[in-house]
Amino acid sequence: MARARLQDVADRAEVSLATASRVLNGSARQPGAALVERVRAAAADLGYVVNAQAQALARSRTGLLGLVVQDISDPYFSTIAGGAQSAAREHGRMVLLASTERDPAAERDAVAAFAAHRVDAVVVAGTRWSAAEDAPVAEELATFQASGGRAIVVGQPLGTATVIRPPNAAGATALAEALAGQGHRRFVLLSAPARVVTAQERAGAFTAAVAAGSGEIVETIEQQFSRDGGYAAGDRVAELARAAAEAGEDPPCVFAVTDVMAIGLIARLRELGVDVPGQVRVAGFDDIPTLRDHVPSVTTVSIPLAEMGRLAVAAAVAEDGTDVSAAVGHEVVLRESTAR
Amino acid sequence: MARARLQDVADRAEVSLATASRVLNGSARQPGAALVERVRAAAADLGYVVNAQAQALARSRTGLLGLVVQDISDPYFSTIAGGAQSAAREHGRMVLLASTERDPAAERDAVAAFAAHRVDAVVVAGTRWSAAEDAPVAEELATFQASGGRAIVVGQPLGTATVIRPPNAAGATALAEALAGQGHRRFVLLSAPARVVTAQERAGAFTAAVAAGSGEIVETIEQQFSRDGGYAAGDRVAELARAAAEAGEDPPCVFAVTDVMAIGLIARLRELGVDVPGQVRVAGFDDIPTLRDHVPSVTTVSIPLAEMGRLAVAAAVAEDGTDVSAAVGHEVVLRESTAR
DNA sequence: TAGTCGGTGGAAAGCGCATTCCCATGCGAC
DNA sequence: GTCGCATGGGAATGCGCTTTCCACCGACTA
Repeated sequence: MARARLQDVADRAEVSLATASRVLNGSARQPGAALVERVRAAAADLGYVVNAQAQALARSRTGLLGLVVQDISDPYFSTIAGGAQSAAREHGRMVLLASTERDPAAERDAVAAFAAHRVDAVVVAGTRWSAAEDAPVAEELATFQASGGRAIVVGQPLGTATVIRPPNAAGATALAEALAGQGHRRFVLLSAPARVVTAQERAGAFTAAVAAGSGEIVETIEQQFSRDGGYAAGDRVAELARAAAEAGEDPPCVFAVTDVMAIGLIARLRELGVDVPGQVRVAGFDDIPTLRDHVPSVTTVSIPLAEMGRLAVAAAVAEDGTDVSAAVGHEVVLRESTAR
Repeated sequence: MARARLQDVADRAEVSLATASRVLNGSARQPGAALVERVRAAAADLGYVVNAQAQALARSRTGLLGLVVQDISDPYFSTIAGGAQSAAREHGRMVLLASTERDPAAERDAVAAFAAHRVDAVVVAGTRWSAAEDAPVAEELATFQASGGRAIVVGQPLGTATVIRPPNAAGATALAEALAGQGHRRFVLLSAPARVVTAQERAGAFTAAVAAGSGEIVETIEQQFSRDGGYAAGDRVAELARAAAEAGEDPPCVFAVTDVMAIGLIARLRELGVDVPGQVRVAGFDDIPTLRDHVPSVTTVSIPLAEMGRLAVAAAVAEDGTDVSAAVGHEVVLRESTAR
């Protein structure tokens, strides 16, 4: 059965194409009640389904939103996507999704594909990389904007895109202060490669705040920005713990720049028989849902991921001129893993 | 800057629209090398980006895939989505995403919206509900299929859609056998409301296998299909554990029909001071990543979620006639939570 | 009663591209 | 030297819809 076209509906209702269009698709001009009724009935009889592609072509806007995330199966991004999705639904928009597996080149391709599909706006979520790696996406995004598209970034600035900024610096600072308030003085920084900007922001702010609070970063460990990276750091952290114990010092407090690293680290420490928080304290960042039921429960900085997704969509659909560079909050959540 | 159209490219290359089209979009008929070169150059100069909407209209196929999941922020679905996304990328397809917040009516709307966007195929992932609740989606899907669309379901059958079936029955049976093999005899079934078909399939097969193995289901608890549902069951399970201890019986073994319920249950038991696996044993289903680092680690049935997403997309893009009702495997993973 | 104006319905011109014909050209075969 | 055929390029049509522009009609004012 071929799909009914608007023309078929118009024929059946014995009106013109124009009238049928006005009735069926939120036009400002509504025909008389009798016609409206006839058209509605005809559409229902025929099981008419509007062709969004044709509509898009005629209107030259699609109502589509492009969302590119670095890994949709990662809770960080799926939570953002959830918020974005729900906001999009409220605004009556559909979202095109791309997951790049953390490959900057794939980010570029995704933006290009979205541009081809004439999305009204694209949201790029995830940490930025080095300037060199970011260049291709930035350029693609600039082209997209130049031809009338709107660009939003959830993370760090990229070209002239609107930015929804995770409170990395503020959160890390607050965490450092909270930990200092608990009496921690000797910290280990578990960070990620320099190209991961998010990790650098958190590590940098944490370091500064520790110094300001007369604490000390006794060592910095660099590992992959993942659970396995945290796991890999376990042996070194265990050594540090032992050294501290022998020197009669307080157990060190590790700040892992993301929760998953903290979890991997704790897993390894458990295998090594190092108690958390008895012999080492651990704090993370993000407050992924898992943390709540983790044993020991893990101190972290909670950031409103879903809300950030919503904000991004709000910025994407905003009327021109409305700049929605909203500030997003954070909250330090002290749990067992840093208890003294 | 207005976007360049194919016509602009043709003008600049001094060829006809037809020739430009043939060069730029994989047509079977390729013009002579000289023209190809000229057109390519012109396109590059103008920064030409094909308009996928117009292409879709002219070709009357979009190359779009619709994916509807019940909650994109749930690891179960985001893992499926990850697999689907990666497969779609390999096949050069874009995916339109909808997350329904577990509302059957929203599932219907999502399918309708996808139909309007003329997606080539739609994949509906997630448990089916009661026949009455499923009816609207089923009908919408049937309409979609009648007009040439392809429908794939990840879960249980829905109309005549191709089905990718999670091995709920086989997995639950295997789990029951494995637990019996460990010597467990007295089971508590922690299930969900009858409308959640996935829960019923797992509970039913588990019950049958327990009976076949001369074990016994001493009690069935019905709660929400979520972490909080598991949490809510904690008090009753604690009572059962105490009763068993007083009667000098083996600690009961709880089968929670999904991992998140198992985790919620264990959280509540911990609060109540009931040891797992000392006083109660707990097993789940799905093998969400979290389980690995949970304390105690949780016995479960591992199913290849990402693979299921890939299969769904494979079925969606398959040439007509190729029926890809692939069987998906499962693996029982015995961990600490059921140790004797 | 004539003149105007707001409102209503329809005709038609695109939106950007794929694709079907159709024509011109050049080559080999007879 | 002519005919036939293959090949390459272009004109034109249509995909399904929106929207401007026009014509028309009835009501209201002077």
